[in-house]
Amino acid sequence: MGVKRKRKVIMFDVVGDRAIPKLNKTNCDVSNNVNSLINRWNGRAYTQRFYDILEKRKTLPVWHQKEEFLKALKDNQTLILVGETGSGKTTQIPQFVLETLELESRDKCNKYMIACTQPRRVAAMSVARRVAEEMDVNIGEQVGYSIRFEDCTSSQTVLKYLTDGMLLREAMTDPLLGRYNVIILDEAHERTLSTDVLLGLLKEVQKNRPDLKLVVMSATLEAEKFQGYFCGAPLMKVPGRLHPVEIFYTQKYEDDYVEAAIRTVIQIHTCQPPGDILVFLTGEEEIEDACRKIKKEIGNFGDSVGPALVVPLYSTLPPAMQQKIFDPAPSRLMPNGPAGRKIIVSTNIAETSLTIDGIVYVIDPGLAKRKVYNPRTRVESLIVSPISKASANQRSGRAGRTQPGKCFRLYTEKSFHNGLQSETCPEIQRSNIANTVLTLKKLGIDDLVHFDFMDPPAPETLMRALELLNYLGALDDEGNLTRLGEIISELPLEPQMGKMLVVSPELNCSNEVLSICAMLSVPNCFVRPRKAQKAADEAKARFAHIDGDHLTLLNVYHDYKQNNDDQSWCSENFVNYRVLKSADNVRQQLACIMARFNLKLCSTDLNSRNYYINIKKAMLSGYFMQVAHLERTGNYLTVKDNQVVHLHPSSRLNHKPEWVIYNEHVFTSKDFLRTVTDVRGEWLIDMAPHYFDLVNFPHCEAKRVLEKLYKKKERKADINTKKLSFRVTSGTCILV
DNA sequence: GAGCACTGC
Repeated sequence: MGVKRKRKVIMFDVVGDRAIPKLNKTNCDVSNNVNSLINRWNGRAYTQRFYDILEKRKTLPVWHQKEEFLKALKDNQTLILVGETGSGKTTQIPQFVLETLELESRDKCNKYMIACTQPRRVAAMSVARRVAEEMDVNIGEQVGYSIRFEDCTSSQTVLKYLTDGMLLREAMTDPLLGRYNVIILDEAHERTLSTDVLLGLLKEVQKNRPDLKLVVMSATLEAEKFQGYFCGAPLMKVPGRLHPVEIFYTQKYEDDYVEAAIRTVIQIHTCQPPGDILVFLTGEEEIEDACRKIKKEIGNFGDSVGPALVVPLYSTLPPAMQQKIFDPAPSRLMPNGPAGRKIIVSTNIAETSLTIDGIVYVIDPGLAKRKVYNPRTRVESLIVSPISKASANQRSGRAGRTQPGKCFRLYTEKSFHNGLQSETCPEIQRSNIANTVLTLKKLGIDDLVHFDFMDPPAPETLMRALELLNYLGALDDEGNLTRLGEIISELPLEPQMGKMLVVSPELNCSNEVLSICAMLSVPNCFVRPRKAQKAADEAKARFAHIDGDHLTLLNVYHDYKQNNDDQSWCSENFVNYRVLKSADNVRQQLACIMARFNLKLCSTDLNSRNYYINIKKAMLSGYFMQVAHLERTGNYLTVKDNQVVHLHPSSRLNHKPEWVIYNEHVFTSKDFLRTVTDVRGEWLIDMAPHYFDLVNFPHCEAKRVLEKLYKKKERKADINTKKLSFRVTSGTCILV
């Protein structure tokens, strides 16, 4: 038999890749006959592993509804599928679809492709790997994935997992997404900005492409809302495979939720059977604090309780520390002593992004930090706020992955039913959407006011976005995309930053501005370990540029490159190596896009007094709407909307210049400007006279200063014209 | 003299 297999392989190899799908029609369909020996995708004999996995796949809940699903897909253009955790939808549904497409196209030899979107890169990558394994093919061949910085697909790829943002990018060059026959939007209930834009876009595209099938997959009952949105598309429910989780509520409202959470941890650890604990808190400081207290309290019990491994978990934790959540619980201290337990104290990251097996107890105070955008003040803030019922259920589900579990909700049952929203407010209603608007314009959506969003953004947010894009020159007064806007829309940057990058070659500083853009696109690169805060601050001071934080970032990048991207140089200087490496990645990607638009890379002579002036002018060309003025009172006021703001203490800019531009205005304990640079008033009216036009300008010191600057500029212009006319009339100078 | 929920292009 082994010999026979080999022969077949040889035969297919000679024929070549292209012909394989056609030749394979001689093989039996895997789903109908598991005994077929040859993999139709690559003509190779199936490995034993394939059969082993196949047996497991068949036990997934979604397999029982395979025929039902395929029939519904055949009869409808759009299908909604609700499948809870463990249903197998993400790995199996795309394979079911693939099987039908392959059957349909066997004789016609058509090319076809399926896309399956994921909100996160890691998921796109790991699910693609898993499915390639299940299909017994090499990753990147028939099954691949596409995420930023990494395209793992080939001409043979028929099933592609990709991030939702990546599919949006593809739509920018291929508005009808012509290469796909079926698009599957997974985790649609998370309602990320990109998913919401895709929902609206695909609904639109389907009108022009009746052949394009869409499967919207969701884990919650919000699916019924999707059903309404897609005009009654059929809804299929697939059961999940979780163990039952018992829910407990508190009798009364707990006002100190951290204290209540710690108390609950101790109670579980001292009184409940073995099993790990997952606690949800809101932020880094709170989590570190709680971990210390839990360790201390458990320590007080001595040997009467089991040993505990207490680990924090949040996104900015270094990966090596994050790995600790997968360490096994400590073993008993004595043969008959109490069992050890792992206690994980985490942010929302454990709600969706990371799954940890072995959790039996979940403690949920019902809160999370969430981003909120106020279009009136244009400020994004992080606010601790109640989670939704959907989130609460997701959290409790984390207790039932490996065995029946318990979830302790630190709020009353009444407040769960009456106080919590059923679903989390979609991101599009909580964010600045300038970038989204630009993307939609590029996708050919002209009328945004009437665009069919599932949940439209607030009108004022839309207005703010259009206003910003118009001031930047990305949209004309009719709201049409300009050539500049087109270029900016292709850059994976916020529009202000895109503008400063596009303008930078004209100011002869695109190399430097490109580096600054890259540094602003990655997380904070400065490391400040609790045990070496002073040394870290001193290291940071060595990079400091007197004119501000943007130029400090440029210094860091330059030093990093001058030291040959050296990892030990990074740790000696308290900068994060991974972050700088990814800045380098971003820089390369941006440079490629610039080359496509013939934007040249150039620098002003480092010794020229214009070296930094040009860079700052380029920054102003994009960020002229983010300027603050120092009043005589000693406070900074944002220009035009006159909000009192403070320079963030992390800023190295300590001489309080009269005018500053800032990258971010955030509200935390105060109104802070983060990443700030010194600029000159004259440049404001030079770089953005249309914005600083003084008509409709609110009365404030900034206005009076600008008035003086305008007058000075006029006088200068007068003198120049006089000089000019004198010269011309005297004939000493000929204007050519 | 303060902080950084989480993603994504």
